Amino acid sequence: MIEPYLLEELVAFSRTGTLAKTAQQLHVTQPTVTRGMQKLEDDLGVQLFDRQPNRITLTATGRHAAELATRLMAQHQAFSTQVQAFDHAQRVLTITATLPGPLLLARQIAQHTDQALSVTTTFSPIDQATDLLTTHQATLVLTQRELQTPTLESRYLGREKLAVNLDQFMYQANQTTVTFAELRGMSFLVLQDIGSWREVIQREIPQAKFLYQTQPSAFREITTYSDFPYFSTNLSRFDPHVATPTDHRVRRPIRDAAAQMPIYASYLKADRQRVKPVLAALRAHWPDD
Amino acid sequence: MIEPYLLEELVAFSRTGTLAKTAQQLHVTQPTVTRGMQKLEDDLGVQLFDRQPNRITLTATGRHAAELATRLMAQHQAFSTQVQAFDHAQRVLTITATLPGPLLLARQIAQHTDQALSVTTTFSPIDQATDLLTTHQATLVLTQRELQTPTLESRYLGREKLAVNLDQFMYQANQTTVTFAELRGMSFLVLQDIGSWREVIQREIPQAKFLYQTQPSAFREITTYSDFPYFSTNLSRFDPHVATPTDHRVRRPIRDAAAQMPIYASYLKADRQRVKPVLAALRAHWPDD
DNA sequence: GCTCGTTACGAGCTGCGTAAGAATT
DNA sequence: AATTCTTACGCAGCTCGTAACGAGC
Repeated sequence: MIEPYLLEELVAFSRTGTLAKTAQQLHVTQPTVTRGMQKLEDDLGVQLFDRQPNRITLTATGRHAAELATRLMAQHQAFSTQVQAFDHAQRVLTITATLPGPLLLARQIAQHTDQALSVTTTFSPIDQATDLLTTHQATLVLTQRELQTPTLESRYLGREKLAVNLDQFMYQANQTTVTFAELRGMSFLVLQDIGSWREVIQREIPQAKFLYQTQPSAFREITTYSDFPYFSTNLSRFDPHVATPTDHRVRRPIRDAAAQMPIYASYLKADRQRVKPVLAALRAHWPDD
Repeated sequence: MIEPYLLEELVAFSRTGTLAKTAQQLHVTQPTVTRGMQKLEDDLGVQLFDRQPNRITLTATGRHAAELATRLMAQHQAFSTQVQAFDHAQRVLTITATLPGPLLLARQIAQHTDQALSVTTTFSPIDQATDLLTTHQATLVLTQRELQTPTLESRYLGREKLAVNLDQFMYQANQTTVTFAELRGMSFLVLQDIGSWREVIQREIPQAKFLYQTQPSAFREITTYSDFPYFSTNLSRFDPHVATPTDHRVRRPIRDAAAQMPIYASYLKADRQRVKPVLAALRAHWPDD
């Protein structure tokens, strides 16, 4: 059985190209690396290096071994973190999402639940959701699509519905709902991290300008002292950073189909029983408007 | 970084259930395993075991860790063998197949080639072909189907064509070719290891009996001293074990479409240049009949 | 009384750093 | 002269086995 430290040295060498730099990178001395690579060749019974008095390079086999070792070391590292993640998941149920809105609702219900619930501070791309669950980094992922694999399942929770907050004197405010088309050409204040909603508004509203704000505090400041319209959803009300106490705007739901996003809860089938009460709570507190 | 010997102990324990049996299986003493599992828990910073004075069992985390460790150790082991296989493949070009016929032809051309060619003695199931190539256990796999992946490609070589060898006085022998339907209800001597041909004849010939022979010597003996029909192909002529010097049977090709099998050579795209002359030789020596 | 798990102690292995040397640029 | 790789030597750390002990069936 090959010792991991030898594989690490091989991987490091394949990147640095010399034993000296490898040693430096691994915080050991050159003789250590020399002996290590000799031992690795000996253990494998294979020539990995071409040696000249002053220069050492990988053979084709050596390059291949380094490639395999890189992957193996990554998995080796993943072992520890996954075990720790699993252990942690035994005690606290971690919720994350691929959109910020559902995360806010989750944070809300976490406060009213006695169970050990943890809600992540940020959301992840949808294509990482499966990985988050299988590696036990999250027990519950709130997604805009169903995830179906042999070990995963998804349940529908509700819809996140987009609305726009318009100055009350704008003519578009003279109706109970608006359409994307009616917002054409306007300038909006938008928070940077709104997930898929960003693609939606950019795609659906023609010739609009979006004034993206990285800091929630800046967003709140500018909304308060300007008349720019901004977006909100039935879930964003739970955001403590964006709540604007004195707002002389009116909230107008957008009635396009693209302004509604179904939200699913995805989890490991093995965790079905554990997440059940959480799903019930999420559905119970889902705002209807 | 977790030491492999600790993971091995964990894997062994998950199978045996006690430290004593684990120690016995690994040829070490009980205290070694005790300390090992303590160190593993310490290194991971996670409780893997429930301990009672006289009994130790895995926690849920422990079971999960053992599961992950099992997979990791398998990959760890695969590392050495794959590096050695790659190194070996640098020097000798190994040919294998998913059918015995092409293997015989390959063995034939290997004798007439100066290059370092090795031909395996047995063939493998088609679903292992991709694995054999990517792990460098074989450089060339002769298959009855094309294999298409980002790293693999296949080239058509020729057809293996089934024929039946009938006693010259049988009425079916009074024609240049026969059909599967005409062989209905007969009894055939068949070698055990004929790959996919077995499914073909069982499916295509109604109510036939197949007298499967494990030993080629028995097959030869019985064919010589009996009148049972047996099968051959345009490639099986290269089989030294089956050649029957005094055969009072006549060879009749089967003209059904199912009696012809296209044969492809599959290999890593990276090996394209290396296999090129071998493919040329295989096509050049492919028998036409 | 037998089996199982844990702890203590000493021995042996092995991987490391230091030091020195040889070859190349 | 500076850099790179290799070899030799002694030490430190770690894993192992032996021995002894405690707890349960």
